[in-house]
Amino acid sequence: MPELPDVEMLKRYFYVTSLHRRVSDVRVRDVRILKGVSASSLKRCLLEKSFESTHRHGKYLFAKTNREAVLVLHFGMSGSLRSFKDTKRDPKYDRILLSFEDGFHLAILSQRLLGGVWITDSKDTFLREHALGPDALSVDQKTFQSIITKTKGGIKSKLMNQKLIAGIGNIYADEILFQSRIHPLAESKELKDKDISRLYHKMNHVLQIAVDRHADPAQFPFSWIVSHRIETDKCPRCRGRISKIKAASRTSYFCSSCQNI
DNA sequence: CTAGATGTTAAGGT
DNA sequence: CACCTTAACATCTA
Repeated sequence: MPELPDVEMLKRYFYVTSLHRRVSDVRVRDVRILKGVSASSLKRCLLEKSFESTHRHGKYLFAKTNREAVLVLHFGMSGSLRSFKDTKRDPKYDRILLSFEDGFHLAILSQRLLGGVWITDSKDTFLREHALGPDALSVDQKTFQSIITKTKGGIKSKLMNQKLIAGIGNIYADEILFQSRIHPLAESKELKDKDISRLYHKMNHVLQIAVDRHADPAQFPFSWIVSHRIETDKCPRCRGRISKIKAASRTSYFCSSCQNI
């Protein structure tokens, strides 16, 4: 689930459930989710503090405390957040449980343990250390253009490379390319300015619509290819057969007659 | 039982 | 050096 639009939803969820209230308990239920921070250090940074702001960059969620520490969350392929009041209802795959003085709890869930939890002094330091590119919804067109044309390689792997542009994963990369009518393996250096311009606008369009529709695929337009990620399905545009290939060792769905650039 | 699944990263190959 | 693919992580589902 968690690509940029999903993490944007999680940011809002964190905001409404967990801001401006004192953390009364921190339980680490599985230390494997912690990256570069010990359970005791995490507790020291969060206990008796409160979160005062949230921020998203790409697929990372940052929650700043009223002290130095910033909590950083990455959800991998199967992570989420769940707020609840009755601890008997503690959900499965709860790896970290934060309790607040208002009696509510926030569980950091991760079924497959692929994401991670960090503590950093500052978001910008963290972004630098992890060499993340600009956020896909904030990057300006000029920067995007130069990122795409500067290095060679297939366009899809480039869109998904978090060090170039942060936030796009396998699903949204397919959608953006479908709407831009560009083949996932197209050599990005070969793309014309007008193709990259279209790609830029479609990237913004797809991500923005996805956020507006609460990152819920059930609410996405039928004309999107996400709803047709099955080999036997038909292209919503030309009614031709959907193709399936491997690109960057991930499954790509696309329409070979519509995406021929 | 096997393969694949929305992510990232290290390692090896071309 | 630049780019590509694969394996690994842990777990569930088709």
